[in-house]
Amino acid sequence: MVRRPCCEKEGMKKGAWSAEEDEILINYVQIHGEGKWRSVAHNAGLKRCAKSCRLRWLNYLRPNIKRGDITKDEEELIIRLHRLLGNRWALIAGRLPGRTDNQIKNYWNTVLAKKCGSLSSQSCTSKPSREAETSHFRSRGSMNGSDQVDADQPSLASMRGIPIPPQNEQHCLADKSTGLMNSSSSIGSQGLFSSLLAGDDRDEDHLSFLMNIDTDEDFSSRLFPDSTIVNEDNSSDIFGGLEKNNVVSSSPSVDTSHDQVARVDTEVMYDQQPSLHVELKKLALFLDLEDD
DNA sequence: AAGAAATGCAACCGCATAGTT
DNA sequence: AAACTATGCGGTTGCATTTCT
Repeated sequence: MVRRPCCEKEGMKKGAWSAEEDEILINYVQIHGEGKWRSVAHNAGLKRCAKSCRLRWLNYLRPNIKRGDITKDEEELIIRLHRLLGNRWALIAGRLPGRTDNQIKNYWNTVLAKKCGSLSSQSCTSKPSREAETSHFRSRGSMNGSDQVDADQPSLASMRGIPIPPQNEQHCLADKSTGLMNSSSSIGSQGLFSSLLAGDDRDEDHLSFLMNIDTDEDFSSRLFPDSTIVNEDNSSDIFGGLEKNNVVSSSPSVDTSHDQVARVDTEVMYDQQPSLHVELKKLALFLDLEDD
């Protein structure tokens, strides 16, 4: 298959976006909704490629983007999720409402990589190759093909760092997790832990387990039994629908009216920092169980 | 005060893959 | 089934800003 360039280079503007361009893009998306980025670029009269428009929207212009410093809770969560997921920034971002994958990726590459390097014997260094990976991140511009080997295999390479319980403790672990491993989720305790233990391609099962948190109502209600937040579609997730607009679940065909409702919800939720705090704590707690 | 070095972050690039024709 | 398109993702780069000497 011959690959065409992602966007026509001629006449396309590159570099920082101006306020005018931002305004045009915001107005267009507000009227027509997200998605169809090629037509956005074309119809809105922006001299930007579709990718550029999408990126600008997702990483900067979306109304529910949370700017400002990463909180302690968020930081802890990022570290834990990174241990579980590796460099799956979009997945990690999906668990941090209002944060973009780019934000988290940047934060990791700058702040956390450094921290983890200095705390070599602590939590974030369960990964044997952490030091090497950290220095890899820090060595800007020195990247070459061979350096990239580990970074190119996030799922397998990083999964190797997951603390793995001894075989005979598996069932205890499942029990400790408030029975959640016995949930009706398609991935039961056996599947999850065997995939963790195997360290082979079945890692994907383990990842889908995490992804299923979003959609498996039964699972999440077990995980957070006292959570009262329920999505419009009646399925609760960890952040109670905060991610309606977020990376993981975003869909080009999302109904814009729903979108706006979700946006309002989101803005309200962000004002309720305590409840967000509680949810973050809950997820951290869950991750603690996994650590044990 | 000025130049160098380090840092932070927005944006770009290429690849993968789901969806469509 | 194959070809093609659109979108999403992770890695990388460029540049503005900040800190250090």
